[in-house]
Amino acid sequence: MAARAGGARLKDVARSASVSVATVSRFLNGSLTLPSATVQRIERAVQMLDYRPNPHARRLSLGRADAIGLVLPDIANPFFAGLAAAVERAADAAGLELLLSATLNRAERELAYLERMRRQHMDGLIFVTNHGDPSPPGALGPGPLARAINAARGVVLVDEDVPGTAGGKVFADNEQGGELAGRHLLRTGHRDFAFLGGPADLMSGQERLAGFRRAIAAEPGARLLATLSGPYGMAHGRAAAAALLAMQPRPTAIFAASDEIALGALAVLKESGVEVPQAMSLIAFDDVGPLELIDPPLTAIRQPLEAIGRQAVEMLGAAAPATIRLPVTLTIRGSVVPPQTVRSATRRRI
Amino acid sequence: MAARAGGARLKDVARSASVSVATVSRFLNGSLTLPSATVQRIERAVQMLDYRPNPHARRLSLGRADAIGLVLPDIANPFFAGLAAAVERAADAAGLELLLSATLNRAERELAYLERMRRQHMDGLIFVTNHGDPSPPGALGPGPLARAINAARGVVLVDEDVPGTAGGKVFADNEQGGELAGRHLLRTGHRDFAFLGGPADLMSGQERLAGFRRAIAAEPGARLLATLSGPYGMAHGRAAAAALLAMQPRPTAIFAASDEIALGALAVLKESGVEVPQAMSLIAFDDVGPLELIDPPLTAIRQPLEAIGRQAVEMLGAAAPATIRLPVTLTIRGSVVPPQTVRSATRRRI
DNA sequence: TCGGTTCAGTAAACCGGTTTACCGGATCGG
DNA sequence: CCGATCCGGTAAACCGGTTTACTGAACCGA
Repeated sequence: MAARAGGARLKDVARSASVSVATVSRFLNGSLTLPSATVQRIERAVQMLDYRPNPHARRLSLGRADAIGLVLPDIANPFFAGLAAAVERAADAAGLELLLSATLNRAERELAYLERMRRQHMDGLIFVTNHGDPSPPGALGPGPLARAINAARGVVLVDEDVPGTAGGKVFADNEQGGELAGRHLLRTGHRDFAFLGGPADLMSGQERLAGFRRAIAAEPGARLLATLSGPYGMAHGRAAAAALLAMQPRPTAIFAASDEIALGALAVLKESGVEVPQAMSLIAFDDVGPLELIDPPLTAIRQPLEAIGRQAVEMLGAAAPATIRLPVTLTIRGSVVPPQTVRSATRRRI
Repeated sequence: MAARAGGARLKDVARSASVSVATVSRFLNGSLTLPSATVQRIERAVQMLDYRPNPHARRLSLGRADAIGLVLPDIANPFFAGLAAAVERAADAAGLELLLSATLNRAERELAYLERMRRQHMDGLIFVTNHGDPSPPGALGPGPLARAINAARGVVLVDEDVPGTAGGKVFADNEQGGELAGRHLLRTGHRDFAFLGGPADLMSGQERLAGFRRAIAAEPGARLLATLSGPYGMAHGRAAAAALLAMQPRPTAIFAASDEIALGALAVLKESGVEVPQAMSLIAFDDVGPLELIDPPLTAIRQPLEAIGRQAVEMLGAAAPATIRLPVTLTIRGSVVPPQTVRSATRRRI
């Protein structure tokens, strides 16, 4: 009667209901239908003893954890935080627990987590990384990270690709985003552009640039004056903006491959007395920070975080791995206005 | 030799090393020292079979999960995201896995997670909530949330208290923060204040107000013209700022109980043509968003997130529950300047 | 009345570790 | 030369579920 330390076990319920453990287990899992008298005895026993199954025993027996892992570079980063929130919601809806790990982009941590996944019996791993995966000098084929990802089964890559991996992948449609950004700037009247990209070896930035290029190429007279690669952070935005200011001719619009890069660039522009958007238009990518609070409110390409998280979780359950690209959208705020070139400034008022 | 689907078991290692499973287990866990010949056989077997222990079996056997839970209202919120990052780091350093759950501040979800914790054999739960816990009408004593927290053992409350709970608690020193904010504003020359608090029934806001009041009371002539409670969000900041603008006399400085409230207030002030900081000084609490990017960069009281996360994890291991308050700090940026009285305003236009 | 179904339920193996209690042989002290 | 101690292990119970294979009884149709 007295519950043991640690709670009642199935055995206790069975005894209290005067049936066997098998009966209780099968009944509770719905694999056995019983006459109502027995049902009542069992249910009373469960109630009285406040029984709940031991998850570890359950997992051991079932060989399945009903839990998934989420590995990302940094939870404190708003983009990843938003992604984590979306994944958490989707996991919760699917009845899965969520194990969270941050790698700080350090390869040895990533490998350690993958290794853990390999048998640690999470049922799947959503993996976000943020840096390249070069093969060691002299080695051929995929890099160590790609190998580890392939070795661990049930890994879904999100946001950023790792070349040479075979599993499921969920990305934003970066190229479409780049094109969207380019077209918006072109439509607004700009012709001279700069692209402030992410790390040169990452797919996301390359694709955003490709889309941007495609939009620009479609417009005669439009040109991309500069593309500056660097980390997805404010520091790179600052440095790149400083470089742009020294250029001649100077672009009239900047497409930044992340919110942070845009914010860094914006800070330098302001400090240098270049008014945004009057003297320089600016469009960002991601749109997760409270960009509407910035002065000026930043126009940006928005990643569909909620959908990305949902799809990633869904894909963990799927049989055949696939690559999904989710459409991004343009959020127009106040950081893009027509350029004030010397000529057009005169013509504009006709 | 061929590894079974699912990987080698202890039994396989034992067979391969020609010893018993008990020997391997005890050796691997360091509870048995062996002559080097045996050690080598075991280590070779482990290596060859790529053995790693099944964590569920381990947890079942040990009755311990080496995992902790983190429950918070919303991971996408920068404050909680920062807290999560700190907790994750501390957990990782302690060799603990981290289970993440978001409640969206809904009581039934909180209760569900606590219920899960109750036996779900995480070794502990770090619990952050953000709303009151009123007793149901007619009932006495602690509210349902407090009861559930007390029923689940091993819960550490972080950031916000739940009245009537007995376990460990880790909070920022809110009162000190309020006082710090007040003193900074007083030192800068302000005498007429408004406090934009959080929800009236939450400890954090009450304490911040209490400290603020204490600072003000210590200065003759200083007065708190208004305290406006509301949710910790931008909407409340906006509404409260609008109300302040209608006041006569109007305060010259605002202490907002969160970053978001401050940002909401700032937005309305700007829209209304009230220049910050010239016409209205503003100081925030939390200091997690990129407040230096706001225009003007916001002066704020900073919560020691890293330390809070570390202490919370540490307290889970501790025997006796305690309440810890961690000191906050003042980060001076650009949103607090001396007040422009009517006189000085007229003089300005000479 | 008898063979076949269905009903209600059970015994026992199994998941893969950890740990207690113990054991046989070698060594050592007296 | 004998008992004690140490060394190098092992057998088996246990953690708490799930599931397969099976059984005894009742019922049903012919």
